[in-house]
Amino acid sequence: MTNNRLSLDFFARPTLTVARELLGQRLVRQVDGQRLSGVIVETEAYIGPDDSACHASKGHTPRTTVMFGPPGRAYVYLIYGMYHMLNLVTEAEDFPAAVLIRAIEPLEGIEPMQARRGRQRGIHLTNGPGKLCAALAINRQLNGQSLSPATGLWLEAAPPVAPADIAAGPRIGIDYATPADRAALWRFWLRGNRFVSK
DNA sequence: GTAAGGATGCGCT
DNA sequence: GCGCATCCTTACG
Repeated sequence: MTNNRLSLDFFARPTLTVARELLGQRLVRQVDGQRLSGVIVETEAYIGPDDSACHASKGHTPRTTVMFGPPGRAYVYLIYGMYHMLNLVTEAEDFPAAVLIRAIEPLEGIEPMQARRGRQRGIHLTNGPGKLCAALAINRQLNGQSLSPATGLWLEAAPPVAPADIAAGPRIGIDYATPADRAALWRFWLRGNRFVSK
């Protein structure tokens, strides 16, 4: 079923709104004839040229081109030489912003996810941005691709999450950013969900 | 269960 | 060359 797929217009809105509303939505990956999916339980917003934590604050470079492009595309890059990060581009074209998907709760295809994650099981399968990319076979081939069944990566709508179930806090791993940007409460998660990263 | 440290490659200065 | 929007292994309770 893909008729409840999130439209690309969903992403053409303020990044903080998108980051909050992505919580509870279903991330779907079709790869190797398998359907893998999970509920998004943790996100972070990276917003524009004035956000010193945002890669695009260093300017329009080959690496950050995707964030300057139209919304509803995947921005995937490698960090620490080993781990992929999945971001979804937001806001209008030419305004560089994205939401990092930090954790999901697996729903479908748990066996294939475990196969890609070595012997890891339970919450360790997808409770971190690098982990979920490994479990869902997300790599730089998806960088710049639209979210669509045609690319094998898309989102499906789920019932909205109650605002009281959403928690906010500072973003992770951005010590190089300015104090104000480090203090911004731009990380969101589902309160009490076991799959939220530590 | 927690804590510490090493791994690793790409984009950019 | 340097610095990352991290994770895993190894130790020790």
